[in-house]
Amino acid sequence: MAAKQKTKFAILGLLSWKPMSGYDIKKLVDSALSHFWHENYGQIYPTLELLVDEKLASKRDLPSTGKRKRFQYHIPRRGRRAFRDWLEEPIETPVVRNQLQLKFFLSCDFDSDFQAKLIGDYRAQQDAVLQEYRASEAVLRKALDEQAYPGELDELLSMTAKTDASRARQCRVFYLTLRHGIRVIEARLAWCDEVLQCPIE
Amino acid sequence: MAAKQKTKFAILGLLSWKPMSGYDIKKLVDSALSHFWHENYGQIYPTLELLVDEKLASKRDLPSTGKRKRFQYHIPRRGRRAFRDWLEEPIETPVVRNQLQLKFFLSCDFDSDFQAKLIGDYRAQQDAVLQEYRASEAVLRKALDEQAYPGELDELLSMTAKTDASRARQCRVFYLTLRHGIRVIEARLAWCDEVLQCPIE
DNA sequence: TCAGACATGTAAGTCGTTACATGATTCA
DNA sequence: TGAATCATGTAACGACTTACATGTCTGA
Repeated sequence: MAAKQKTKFAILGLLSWKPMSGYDIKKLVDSALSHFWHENYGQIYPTLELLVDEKLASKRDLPSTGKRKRFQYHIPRRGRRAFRDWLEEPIETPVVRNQLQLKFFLSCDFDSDFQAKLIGDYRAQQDAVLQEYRASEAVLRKALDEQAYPGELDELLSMTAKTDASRARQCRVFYLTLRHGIRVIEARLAWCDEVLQCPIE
Repeated sequence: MAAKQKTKFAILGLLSWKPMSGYDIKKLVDSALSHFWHENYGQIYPTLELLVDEKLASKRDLPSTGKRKRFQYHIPRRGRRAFRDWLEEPIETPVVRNQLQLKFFLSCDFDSDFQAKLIGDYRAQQDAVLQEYRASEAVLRKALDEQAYPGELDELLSMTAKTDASRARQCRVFYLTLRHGIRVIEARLAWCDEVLQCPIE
């Protein structure tokens, strides 16, 4: 039993911050969690129904002008408790499947140009991601130092933060998860350089 | 079409080194690729059948003393070409789902002790893995420097390497994939320290 | 008026894990 | 003789992706 249900608890956790619609959840994950998480509608909507069935969330109609229904999901104490319990469970060690490493490993009997290109392409792609992360990092660093959240960032934080204090805390974790992404990418880049500098003799 | 079929090409690649049985494949993946790859029997045996159906591999009986059948899979030119084609395809960017980051992110409104424990536990667990990796690294480093492959390592390499030259190359990629694992774990540990050193003010 | 964002959902299919079932061989 | 390892498979389930279907609202 239990096993996965990653989506279930990810959604529950987001709802514990603020009531949201399925669409909100998707938007939030894509904009703020994309460097370490993702969800798609095919999971989100059925999972929301599941949460309602299990009485871990409640569905409320939002007033809508037209005929199109809009819903918002709230999380009652029961759901909050379930979320807390999940948080305290030990994290399962993720099953790794690194395609680059696999290709690198399997191509060792090929000409060394092949491996060099493989690593070179990967390096370039990772470096591009790093530039993006660094840009976000700078914005967040500044916001944390000055305790002011300009434009886009404020919009993002207002999706989840209820109070000023939680806004500051969320900004901090947001920054720190980005730091994690940056460190891991830097490690990958350093590895690429190590490989490229010591080719097959 | 195409899409995934990770298992298919992983197996094809291993077979391109040396003919193997399903059991051999499992053993090899578990012992040498486990820091970046995994497979289970439920995937391996059906995938081997699939490869045979597609004429990318051929199944041969191994002489067995009893009634229990044993098989070995060989890879013909057609399979080798398919593998090469796959190697040259651009690598798909993996979909990340990092449970630790998720929990860390979602728990930001909890007391800071909770986050400290979360990160502390994770750090300890990652550190334990690092120690293992470092031990293997030392063995491989020595083998590479001295071009001698003692005991266990020789056994491992003999599963896949046909010639002395390929043995050396495989030892090198083996070492380098481990280096990757080590660098990534070190990045994670450094991140943990960063988080633990700058708690919520 | 038309593109793009808002908004909710379903169906089909693939991928992957887990548990089970079976039996042989080897070695202490 | 019994445990561990060798060895091959299947069935059921669960997780996840992709594509589709449908319709609204807002602003240029």
